Amino acid sequence: MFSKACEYGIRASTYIALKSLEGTRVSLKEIAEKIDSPVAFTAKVLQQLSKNHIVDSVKGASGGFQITKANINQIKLAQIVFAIDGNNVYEGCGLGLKKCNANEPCPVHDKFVQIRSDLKNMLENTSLYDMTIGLEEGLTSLRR
Amino acid sequence: MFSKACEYGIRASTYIALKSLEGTRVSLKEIAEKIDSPVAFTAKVLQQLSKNHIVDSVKGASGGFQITKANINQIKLAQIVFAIDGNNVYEGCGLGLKKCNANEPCPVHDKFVQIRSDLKNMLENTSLYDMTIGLEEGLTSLRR
DNA sequence: TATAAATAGGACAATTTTATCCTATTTAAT
DNA sequence: ATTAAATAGGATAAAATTGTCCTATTTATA
Ligand code: FES
Ligand code: FES
Repeated sequence: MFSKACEYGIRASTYIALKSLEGTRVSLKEIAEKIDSPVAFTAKVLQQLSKNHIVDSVKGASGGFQITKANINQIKLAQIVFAIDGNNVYEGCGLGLKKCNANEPCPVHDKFVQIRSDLKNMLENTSLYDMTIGLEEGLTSLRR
Repeated sequence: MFSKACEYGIRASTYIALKSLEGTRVSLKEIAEKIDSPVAFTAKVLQQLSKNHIVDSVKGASGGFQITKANINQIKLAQIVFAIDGNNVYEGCGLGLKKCNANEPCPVHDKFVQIRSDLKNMLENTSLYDMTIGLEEGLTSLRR
């Protein structure tokens, strides 16, 4: 469904959001531990998210990653997925035709656009804040 | 969503089904042309589908690929996807956790299983025959 | 029986994705 | 000022996926 980079990106952003709500900035090392991801690879993903203004990075000692409260509420999963995997999830043909096109549809087009659209809606309606709900209480998990 | 191999597999099977309904067996070369896929790579995919008894292959001159009428009606997309991409589509966690598990769910679990299940249902309810409807009349397409 | 057409399959190559390593830069704190 | 902790980013490596090439085998037909 999503690339590894994207999966790490969502999990990392969610963890950063959780800690930002508690008022603390988190280091790459801590993030990678908490989401069980390869450190250096996660760094690349976070660079990309930082360039896309999804997370804020602070360099130097006591630096780290954080997300403003406004952004925790406003940023949706759809933006993270788009920043990392591009728009293929939203616009690609289920059978890999070069363009998904209702005028010359592949045999699964009608059924596929329905599912793709449900996925899109889900991603567009799930904020980082939504993602953090239940994490603190251990009702949901970002690793294992 | 699906691997290239899987996309080619679905398109190839659909084309074979179409021609089998017309009573003719088709060669690898023709298949690759009609679904716009790399010939040798498609051969590998078809080998796999043949081993999984999704398509029948006939060696030798005037050989080729075909699917019995019974199978055209009975084989569902779900079986093709499973034969090539395995069960990750059906059971994998949307955020890449090692196991999707309702007891220790990731933050998108509830929403994701719904979409995954819709996709699964769609694949389980779409037969190769369904895929061929509209192809002959050009209402649907397997290439471009 | 010889030939040609077709799939099977092994070996390899190219590309993309995933992952690691090292150095540069920034910044707080000593 | 120095040091230590942190991100940025370039270079590289490893692994997985995608794609190609060549030979073996099978089989209909001339
Ligand atoms: S053309 Fe294939 S999903 Fe739209
Ligand atoms: S645990 Fe992530 S989708 Fe089920």
